[in-house]
Amino acid sequence: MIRLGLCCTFRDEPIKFRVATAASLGKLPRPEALTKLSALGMANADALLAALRFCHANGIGCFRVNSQILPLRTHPTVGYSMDELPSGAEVVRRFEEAGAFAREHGLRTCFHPDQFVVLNSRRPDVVEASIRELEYQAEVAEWIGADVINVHGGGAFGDKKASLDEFARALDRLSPGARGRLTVENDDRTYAPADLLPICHSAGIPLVYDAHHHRCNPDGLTVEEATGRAIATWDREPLFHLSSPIEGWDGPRPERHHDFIDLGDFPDCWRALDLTVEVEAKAKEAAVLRLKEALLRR
DNA sequence: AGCGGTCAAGTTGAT
DNA sequence: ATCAACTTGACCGCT
Repeated sequence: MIRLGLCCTFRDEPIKFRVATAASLGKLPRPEALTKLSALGMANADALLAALRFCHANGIGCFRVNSQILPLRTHPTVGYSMDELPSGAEVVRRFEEAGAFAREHGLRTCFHPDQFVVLNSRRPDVVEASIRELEYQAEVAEWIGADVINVHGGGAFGDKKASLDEFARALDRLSPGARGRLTVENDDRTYAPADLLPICHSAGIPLVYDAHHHRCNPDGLTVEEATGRAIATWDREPLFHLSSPIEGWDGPRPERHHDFIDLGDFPDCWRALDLTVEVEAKAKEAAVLRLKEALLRR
């Protein structure tokens, strides 16, 4: 069975996640900033439950949680811990409630930290900030039962092998909760599946195989080969990514995402697998539902 | 109330 | 040297 995943936001459904800017919060006295952040976290926990309800009602089996679900949580100046929030305990309780709903209905949840998370950066402060961010997402993942926190390989810095060794070293600095959820995804410029598979095996982290990125950044492996090798890195249901190019594969920027998925981009060899496929398409839930229909009609 | 400029963060490669 | 790409739309502060 293919389980389709929705990424973070909705196009038509009126479910919104709130954010705030560091600049505006920084101007407020600390207690007022914390009150605002508390209210945003509360609203986002409730929005997450609404998102999961929508997914369940519409046959969408996986939901990716926005990195900003707790806005500015790890920001160097306006960042905060849950104990500092006036309603921190209630915010956590509502996240756990969302997690209970997901568990009850067999929904999978996951995280995909932003490009700023670079575990192999040459700058120690960047690695520090990356680890802080991963620990925060792991904390929320624990509340809601998410099993994947998916990152890219980071920079190459002129030497992919050395940079992947650096990546592996940073893994050792993660808590068990973050380390146990961490996965790595092939990207569209630097690290292809063949680059990552060795570290996936040596470090024991699953490969999130992105078929679109693979086509933008090939490595000699076929889709079938990459699929098989990626699956071998998972000790649970594998999770892959899919998107279609905005103006076709011959367009000027094939790495950009289209609003919807072209069924021709859905690998035939995925059809019969037990697999989560996250749909990276700008039309969001509309794209997931359209793909679901297309797969049923085949 | 409506509008436009601005948002925490890194790295790469196209122009 | 700058800029867009990586889920981008929401928020803020001005009129």
